[in-house]
Amino acid sequence: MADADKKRSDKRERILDGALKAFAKKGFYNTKVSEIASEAGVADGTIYLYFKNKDDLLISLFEDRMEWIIDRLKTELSDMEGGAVAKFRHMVTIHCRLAVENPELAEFITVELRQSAKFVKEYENPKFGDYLKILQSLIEEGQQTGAMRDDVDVRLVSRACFGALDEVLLQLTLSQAGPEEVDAKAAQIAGMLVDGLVAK
Amino acid sequence: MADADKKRSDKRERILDGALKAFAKKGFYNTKVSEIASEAGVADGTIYLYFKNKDDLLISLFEDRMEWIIDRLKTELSDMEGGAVAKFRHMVTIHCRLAVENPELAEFITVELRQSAKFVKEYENPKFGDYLKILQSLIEEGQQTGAMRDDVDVRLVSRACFGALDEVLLQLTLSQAGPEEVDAKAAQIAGMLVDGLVAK
Amino acid sequence: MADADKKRSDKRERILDGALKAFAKKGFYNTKVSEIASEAGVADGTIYLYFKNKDDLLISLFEDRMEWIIDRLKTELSDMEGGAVAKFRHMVTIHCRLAVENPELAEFITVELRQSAKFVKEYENPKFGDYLKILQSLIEEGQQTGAMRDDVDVRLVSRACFGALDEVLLQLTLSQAGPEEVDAKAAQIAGMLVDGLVAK
Amino acid sequence: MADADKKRSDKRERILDGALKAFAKKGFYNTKVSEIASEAGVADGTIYLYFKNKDDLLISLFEDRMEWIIDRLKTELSDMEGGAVAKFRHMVTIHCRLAVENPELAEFITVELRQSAKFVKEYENPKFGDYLKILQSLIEEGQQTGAMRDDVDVRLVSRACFGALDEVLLQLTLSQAGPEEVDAKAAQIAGMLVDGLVAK
DNA sequence: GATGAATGAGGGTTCATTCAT
DNA sequence: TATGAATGAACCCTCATTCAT
Repeated sequence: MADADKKRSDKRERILDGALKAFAKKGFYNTKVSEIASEAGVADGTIYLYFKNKDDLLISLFEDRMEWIIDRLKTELSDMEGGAVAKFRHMVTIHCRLAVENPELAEFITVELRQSAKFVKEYENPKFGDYLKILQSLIEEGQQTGAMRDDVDVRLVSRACFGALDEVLLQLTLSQAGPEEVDAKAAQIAGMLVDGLVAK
Repeated sequence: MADADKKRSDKRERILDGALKAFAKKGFYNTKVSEIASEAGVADGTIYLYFKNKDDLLISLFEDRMEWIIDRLKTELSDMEGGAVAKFRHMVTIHCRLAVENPELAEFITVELRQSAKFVKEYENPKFGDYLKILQSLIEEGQQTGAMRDDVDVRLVSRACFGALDEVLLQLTLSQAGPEEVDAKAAQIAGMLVDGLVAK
Repeated sequence: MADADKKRSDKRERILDGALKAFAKKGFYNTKVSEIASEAGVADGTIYLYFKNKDDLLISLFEDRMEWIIDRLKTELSDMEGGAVAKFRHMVTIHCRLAVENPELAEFITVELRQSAKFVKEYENPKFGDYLKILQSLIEEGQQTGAMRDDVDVRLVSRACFGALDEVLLQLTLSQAGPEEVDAKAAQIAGMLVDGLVAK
Repeated sequence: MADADKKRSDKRERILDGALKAFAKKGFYNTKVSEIASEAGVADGTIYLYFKNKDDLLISLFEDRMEWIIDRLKTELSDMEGGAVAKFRHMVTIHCRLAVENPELAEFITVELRQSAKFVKEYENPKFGDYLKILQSLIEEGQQTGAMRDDVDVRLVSRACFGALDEVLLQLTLSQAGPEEVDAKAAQIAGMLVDGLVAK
């Protein structure tokens, strides 16, 4: 029973992996279901035993991978000492490190998040909302502890921060930057967001 | 002769307008060429008198609209008094105002820029590069005049700024914010990018 | 396994049959793929599981049917007693009998061989070459045994003979001649080619 | 008035020339009307002032060129001394010389005569019938004067002869044979048709 | 008469999805 | 459960023909 479940979830995972690889390389609309199947080592029809259709596969992949990212982020942040600003800086680093640790996922997220998700009928993308909420809470925490300015709309600036991170992540991924370079650049971005561009 | 030229460029413009409307609403891959044609009030085949194929239409639309945006931006910035920081703040505002002044264009740019352009074979998107260069030069100017910190990589932070602006523009567009709200939010984002999130 | 193979080759054969019928009736360029599909009793898309495209279907049909014709011809000729002249006469008869035995194939070959094949990109039509070679060898054999004149270029006259046969086959097919008539006319043509038009 | 007529017929001729060139090179179905127009140096629409449609253009081209061929043939034959057999031999030569004298026309006739004409709705191709009649009359004359065997169906053997000539003409054209070679080969073919393949 | 931009029906091909095995 | 052959709706693009200038 547990064996059967495991087997099932293995195959599901293989399909998601195949889809991630394919979507990262060619994009959702340019990827054929049959390519995903062959990447996953299953038959075309098998995909429809695990997912309702191609859209559902995309959405499931988002959910699954965002959950993984969020879990990882929460763990790392909760293990951390320090105030909101330090945590914010660390979050920037973790975000950017995806370019090194899982470039395919990075490419998938940065490229597909907006467009595909937008046009896949009525999908709200709750996990992406969760990710934003983490950013928001950090900034709110900073405001409440007096570490961060409170004359800005938290939802607005958190989105702006996400946009900055997302764009930088895309560049880091495409340029295939190494770990040190990624950390260094993450630090610069964090510095800009925290302290601003003006000279002190 | 001039008449014929005008007519021709009018029709081309109508097709681009139709494509913009259609792409903004449904995305490149979900838009049929026939929908663009009907939106533009021309026959399907007419589109192929002005553009090589659907991809070329997308690329041409990018080129055309980015050029318009860049021209407008350059004019406004060159008319301006003040240093690099003031100009930077103004650029943020101009960027955000697109949400009000041309929401369809805003939606098109924010949503299609990354994905479609990425998977349309070998397109380098030079106009987008031009836009980034304006941001870069502003920051470089700020660094040279001592107004901005020079311990950051200009290319990196300019991209981060663009990411922030792009994401905010998308939100402003989708939320159908009014002109005052847009200006207010633009000011906040400019404030964050210039002075940072930390409390002073 | 053998079952699946059989099924597959059955369906391929059904498509070729449908194509033959359709091409014979309306010609290659006036036949829609969907007509072939409906003639074959398969879906449009199925055709593309067995053939690369419409051109490939045409070429495959040539190959397949010419091979069948050649095999049949070789068998009949090798079973035969008699010298090169007798064999040549028999070959003329076999060629003409196609008008009775398989009028669709006769129409297809006589009408499509030149044009379609010529303009289907870079197709060399090797099977047609094989057919010509049989004619050539017969004539060469006749020359070597002294039964046929050797003051003519074998390649040239074999082509001329083929042209004569081809044209006669077309007429016989279109006139829907019966078996006896076909044999009688074949004998006349053989007579002309062997003995010439002059009175003896 | 006569001037206007001349001008009109000049343009018509230019279009026919363009069509001949285009059809010879790419075949009827692969030739676009616009290609013919550009070859002829006229606008696309102009073609429809002179011909009902593309089919009509093809048919008119046949008529026109066959008429030219027939006129030429009749003149040459009527100027000739000698009996039916000599005339027949000469006709073979004249036919083959087309490969040198007008290769485009040769290619057009040999390739398009059967197929295109067959599928262009209900066209009877009367000029081609006229050409065959010349062959027929020669053979009939030969039979009546006792120079040719009369145990063969004239219509049948004339078609066979045409088939042989047509095929040989195609080969000569494609191989770009020179005038001497063409005459030599024509003589061989005439020899075969007149005296037969058997050794004497 | 001549033009050539515009038309739009038509067709080859793709590919997400189904279902018999 | 897994397969993969079969399906057929959908869509991009072509090109013969028209017609306003």
